[in-house]
Amino acid sequence: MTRNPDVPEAAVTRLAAYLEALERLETQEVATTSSAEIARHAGVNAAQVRKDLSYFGEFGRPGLGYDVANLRRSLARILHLDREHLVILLGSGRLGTALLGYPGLAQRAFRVAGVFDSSPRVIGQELCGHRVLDVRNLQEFNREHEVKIGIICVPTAQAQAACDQLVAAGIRAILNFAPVSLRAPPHVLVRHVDVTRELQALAYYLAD
Amino acid sequence: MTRNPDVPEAAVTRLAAYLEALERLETQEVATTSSAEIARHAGVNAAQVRKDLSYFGEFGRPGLGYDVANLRRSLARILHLDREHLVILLGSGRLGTALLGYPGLAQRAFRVAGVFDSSPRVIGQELCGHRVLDVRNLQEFNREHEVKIGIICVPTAQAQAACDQLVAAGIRAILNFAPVSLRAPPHVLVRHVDVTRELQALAYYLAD
DNA sequence: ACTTGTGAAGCATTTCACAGCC
DNA sequence: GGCTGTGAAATGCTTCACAAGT
Repeated sequence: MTRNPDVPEAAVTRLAAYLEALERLETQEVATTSSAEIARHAGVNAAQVRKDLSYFGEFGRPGLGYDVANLRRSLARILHLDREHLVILLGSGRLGTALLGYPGLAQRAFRVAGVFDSSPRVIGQELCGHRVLDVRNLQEFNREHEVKIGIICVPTAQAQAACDQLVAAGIRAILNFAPVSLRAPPHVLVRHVDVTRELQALAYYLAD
Repeated sequence: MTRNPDVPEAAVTRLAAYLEALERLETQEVATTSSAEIARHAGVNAAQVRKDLSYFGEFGRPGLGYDVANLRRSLARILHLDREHLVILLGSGRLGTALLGYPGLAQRAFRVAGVFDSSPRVIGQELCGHRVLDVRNLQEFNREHEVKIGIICVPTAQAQAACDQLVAAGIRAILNFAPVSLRAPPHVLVRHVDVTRELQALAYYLAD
């Protein structure tokens, strides 16, 4: 899953957190900031912020700190958020619908190119401005659109099949919401967001 | 956030993944398994599985492996999933609704004790069998119910306030879906599930 | 005086490798 | 022969601490 072995994967994820912090600072019209302030916003150590940034270049000036707007732009560029990313949604149930309507996606330049499902009950229906398409047309669809990112919101039992279909359609990265570990070829990145797993971990620490 | 310093937090989260794997094996009527097989299901190293389990006891027998049903029960007990956990949902938007209707919660013995919102437009409405309550009644509600786990599904701008309200109501663990790092006292566990952060990390690895 | 960028130290986690048991 | 459980090695990540810059 890790591609650039020099940059810890955790550092990349934190970069997104720093970006959020910078956006907040920018709306508060803060022009200049420090690693300590970013760290406070992101809930990490200040040295961690500097180290993470150092993987990608030098963005600050000793004694002065960082220019908020500049650093925000730099981080956005590093994360490739300076251009739009198309995503394909697999599964139009409650979670898929929630994501479709989630403004956070568009705010970060992620645009849903297509919504797919396998159930005849929903195929063809309109959902948040998207016609739900038949998953059997996924490969054909993506020959034209060349979407790189797929999001799996199907029930557990169908998640691996959904993954295989995305891979066959040429997808390069998958965000999986189903509570199963997926098997995918090594050239396909898979990230797993598992609500139940998180809750179960919380429950562990709640011994009475 | 880590409470038992001897057990890595990542190990606890993986335990939940092993539990999923064991449940799948059990439905396939597999009686006995090995660390290698569990590892394959969970997408980790076999030594990792054995090491993780060793933090909590000895569950297998050399040369034979693990009894699936037994190990599943043991893991469920370790994660305190042998009893029901009440949760409070803050925010009845699309994401909150999706969670309310998500069968995975009930399957893992998490039961929604109450749904709260601050918008007069939704307070009092019925949602998946739950009446949406006024967040101003949260403390009073929890004096009676003593729920330990809160889930934040409110918009970013209100997330910190929601967190503060949960803390004031005596919540001990929070699962946060808003894309902000929350500040909470050290006795309150916070876990962060951030869809946009995950997508942004994926985008980083998708350089063309 | 204050803050960055970074080598080096410190700490944590993962993986190896094998003794011991089935 | 096969598999677990676990010290020890290897790896990876985070934090420290300070030289250098403003």
